[in-house]
Amino acid sequence: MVKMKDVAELAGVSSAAVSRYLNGGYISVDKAERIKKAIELTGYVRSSQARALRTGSTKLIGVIVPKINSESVSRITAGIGQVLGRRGYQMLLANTDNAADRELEYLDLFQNHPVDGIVLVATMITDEHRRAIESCRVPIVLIGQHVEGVACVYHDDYEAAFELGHALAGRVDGKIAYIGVTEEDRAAGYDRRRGFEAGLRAADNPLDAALIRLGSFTLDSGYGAARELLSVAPDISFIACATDTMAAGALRAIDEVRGMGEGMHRVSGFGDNAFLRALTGGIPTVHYGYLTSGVEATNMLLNTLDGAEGENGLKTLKLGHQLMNV
Amino acid sequence: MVKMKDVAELAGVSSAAVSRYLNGGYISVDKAERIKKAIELTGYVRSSQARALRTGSTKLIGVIVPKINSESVSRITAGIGQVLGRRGYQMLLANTDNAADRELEYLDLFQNHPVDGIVLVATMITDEHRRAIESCRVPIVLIGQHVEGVACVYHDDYEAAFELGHALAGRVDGKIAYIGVTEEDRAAGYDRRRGFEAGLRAADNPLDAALIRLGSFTLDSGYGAARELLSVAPDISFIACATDTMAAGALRAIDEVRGMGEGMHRVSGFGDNAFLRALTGGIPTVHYGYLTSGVEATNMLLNTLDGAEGENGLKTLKLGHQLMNV
DNA sequence: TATTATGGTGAAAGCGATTTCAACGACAGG
DNA sequence: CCTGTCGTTGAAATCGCTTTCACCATAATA
Repeated sequence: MVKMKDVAELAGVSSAAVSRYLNGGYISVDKAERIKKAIELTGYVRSSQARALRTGSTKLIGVIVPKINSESVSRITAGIGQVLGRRGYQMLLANTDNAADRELEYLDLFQNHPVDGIVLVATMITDEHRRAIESCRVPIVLIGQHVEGVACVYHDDYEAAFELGHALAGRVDGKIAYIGVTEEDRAAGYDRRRGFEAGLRAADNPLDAALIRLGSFTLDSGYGAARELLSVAPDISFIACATDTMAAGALRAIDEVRGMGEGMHRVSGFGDNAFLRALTGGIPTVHYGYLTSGVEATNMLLNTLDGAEGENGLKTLKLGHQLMNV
Repeated sequence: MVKMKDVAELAGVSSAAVSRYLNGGYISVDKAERIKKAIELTGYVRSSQARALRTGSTKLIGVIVPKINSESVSRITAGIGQVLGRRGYQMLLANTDNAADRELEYLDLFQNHPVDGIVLVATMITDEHRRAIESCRVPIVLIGQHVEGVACVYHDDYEAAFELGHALAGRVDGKIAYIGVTEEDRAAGYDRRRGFEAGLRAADNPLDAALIRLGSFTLDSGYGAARELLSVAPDISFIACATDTMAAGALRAIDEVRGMGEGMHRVSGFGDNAFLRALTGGIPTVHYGYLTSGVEATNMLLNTLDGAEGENGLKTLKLGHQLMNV
């Protein structure tokens, strides 16, 4: 492994000079020239490990996600990766499989480990989370949840759900049911349900509390909840879901019970999943700029790391949404 | 930042002793006890950067993927992450966005950067790739392609496509068309098309070369190719696709042209996408154990890194497949 | 001429771990 | 009593880079 000293010797300078050359310090043109040649000749690349030890910065960003095989998360990480690549960082990915404790575990691991900053794609935020975040040595940005005093990039789930509910109330005649997710997930659980309820109420078509079920983000859980709803209240005419994935499950359930092709006119979701859009011609749903949220969060984080310090500090950013097919 | 020396002083031993304690070397029980206390008291964690510099190992595995927001890749990375987590490694993710040159770029970056090994989820393998892989300093495992002399975990795309083609030939009456992908992708492009053709031929229903189109893995490209096929040859009765994603696009095209609900009986794909399965009740497709391939590849890689060296060397592993809904 | 700047330079001191190595006390065997 | 093991131990040398710091020319200023 060719090291800096070798390059220095070949170029007839000190390693300090080589280091300066690499980092843009004082160096005369002729020495710069010789160093450049020597580097090409030897194929030298600097050891990021030694550099990290010395400078305390690894150019690594930890990204914690709840589940890697979901379209929304994929799009977010795509956005994150895009910015990281452009700005000379790399992504250390940690997948928690929806286990809150593994989230904390990684938060802990990353702190004492080699990352310069953290992006947390959050589902539930407990007090323990809040504590872990506050005591975090490195800057951290949340995606998907709004937490006071923490840098976040998020969507206005309440407002979006309100609009969706309001629009659907006018369009659907008959009973509307709702399949949500755990309220521990403030954004997708609490805000969406509350917003949806408020939207329906505002249109004088309040949601019957008996027609609310809880899923667990998966397609199968949406299917199960919908089957149950349909058997309990066969006269339901619409099932709104907190995620497109669960909506796909509900759709299948309706198809099974009411006949193929019925489902796609009787469900709504959140997230504007591409498959669902193509296969159904588009159910009512909310489009979020997931890629954008990854991009924005990462830029925010990197700005505080590289940047003019206080200039582009960590802050809170609410992104817009778009109702689809209503 | 509390360092090893601090712990050592507090425990009244040398830092060498602390290091040995941490790494399981010679240490007397009473000193071990004191060190343990001191570590708890100070909340010491060792600097992975210093450790990496000294030992030359970072416990990081580079994972290169063509596109992060695709179900197959998600499942593969889920499998990789699972094993890495269990065995004390972390995943450095690099997304190439289907650009072969960025693949090479990352291969290069990772070599001189801080990874102990590489998993490459491969699409096309050019000569340049082969060269880069050979000259790679760290062990590397390929997923998804079979390359001579390189450790790979892959599926038998030819055989799977053959079986699918053979089964469909018996089931479908009328013209069958095919939407493939670039043959630079040996597995998904060349092998699947060849296998499918051979399967049809074996059932005495050869594929008309005029009814073959090329997509680019995306839903939209599948849609476009199918629209074109349908307008050129309106009497087509079935469109087989090289991926489920493109099949979803083709399905939509058929629905548009022939009426809603027609598509799902007239397309096949590869990959057994969960959404597609749920929303259509299941089109003919091939199920691959993507998660398993991630698991197997990673175990293979880590075995050569940690392991009894030659014992569990890098090798080639062909995984099985399963025809669905035929 | 005497004095500052100014642009460059290399020796050397870390960064925080791991690992070699010589040495030590205790104890067994000859 | 001498010698050889055995289990432990800490001092010190690295790992490869960055970054002070003291210093040296040479050019500019007084």
